[in-house]
Amino acid sequence: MRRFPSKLLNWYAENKRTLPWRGHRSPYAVWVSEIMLQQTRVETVIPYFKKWMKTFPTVYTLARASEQDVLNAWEGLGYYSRARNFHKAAKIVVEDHEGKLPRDMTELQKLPGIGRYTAGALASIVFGMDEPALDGNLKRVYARLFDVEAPVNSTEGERLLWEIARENLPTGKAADFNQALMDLGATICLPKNPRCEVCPLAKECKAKARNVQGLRPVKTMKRAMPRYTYAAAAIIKRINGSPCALLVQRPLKGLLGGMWEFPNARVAGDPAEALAPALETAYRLTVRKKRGVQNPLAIVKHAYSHFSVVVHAFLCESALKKTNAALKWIRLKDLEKYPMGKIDRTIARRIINDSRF
DNA sequence: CATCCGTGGTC
DNA sequence: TGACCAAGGAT
Repeated sequence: MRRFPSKLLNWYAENKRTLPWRGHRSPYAVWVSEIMLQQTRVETVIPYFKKWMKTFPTVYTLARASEQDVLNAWEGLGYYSRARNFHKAAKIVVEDHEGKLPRDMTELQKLPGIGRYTAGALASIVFGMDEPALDGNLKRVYARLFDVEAPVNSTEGERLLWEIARENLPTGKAADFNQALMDLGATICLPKNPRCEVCPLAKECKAKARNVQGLRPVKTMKRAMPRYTYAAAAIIKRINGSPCALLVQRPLKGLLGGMWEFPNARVAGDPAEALAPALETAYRLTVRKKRGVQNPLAIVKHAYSHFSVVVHAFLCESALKKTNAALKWIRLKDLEKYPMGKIDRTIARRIINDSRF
């Protein structure tokens, strides 16, 4: 078992993935990648990363950008608080650290959006410091390699795995070592159907020895996510001759915080039945939302069920105002400037291509 | 410490 | 198709 780090590093030298942020001279590029990669697949991140580096090539360009531009660049990636926190952190780095990431684990973790994992990843990859970076891949690999029976998402499992990660870190090689474990986890030590037959560490793997790879890592059960149906409306009126849609900005915190959307409301059962009159010019979508999430715009549901949305747009507007929602009439050709989640962006594109408007 | 936060892919 | 998963962090 002592020799697994060198075996892993040899494997990595031959099999590492070529990724846009690897070998990048700028620490900022690695920072961008680490934030984008939080809970997000590499294939999803790559196009966003490339575009981001053109839009915000340096920490200074990011720091002086508007929040709207930052969210626009992030649109579609999800977990939008990452973009807000990154923006805040860039401002702090520029103002308090002369535009450079601090070479210090504690200072790194003071920056919004940088936790224990990301601090370790930046410290090792950017500065070559001897720091572990325990992400989902490493948790899975180590849980198998050392046959960890404690649930990886339990306090005990977390403590144990961080300890393992630190103990096995080869001095002076943390950058390659951490990334090697990530690549191994992403290409061979897969969550399902791990490819043990081609794994360079198969001989050292305790779970493999006992044939329990499929049972590691152990995880505690999570609650299932319920499905709710929402109805969204395209409320269109002409202002100075150009068609405009009514948009609402969501509260800065919570689901899709700060993003713009079409007025919508949760509906019970079949929305076509509840909103038949309004849906003539509205679009229906099914979305997944967590239990207990309340939509502040439920009041529009009432308005929609009684009036045609186009003819009585003013009524919806006054109903929305009572909720203190930030709403705005936006020219259809300007819709793309307003950051939206995936579903509302889909609606926006459909409206723009709708010959009726 | 449990829950929340998006989206797209997989089996 | 529902459940699970993916380079976590904030609260």
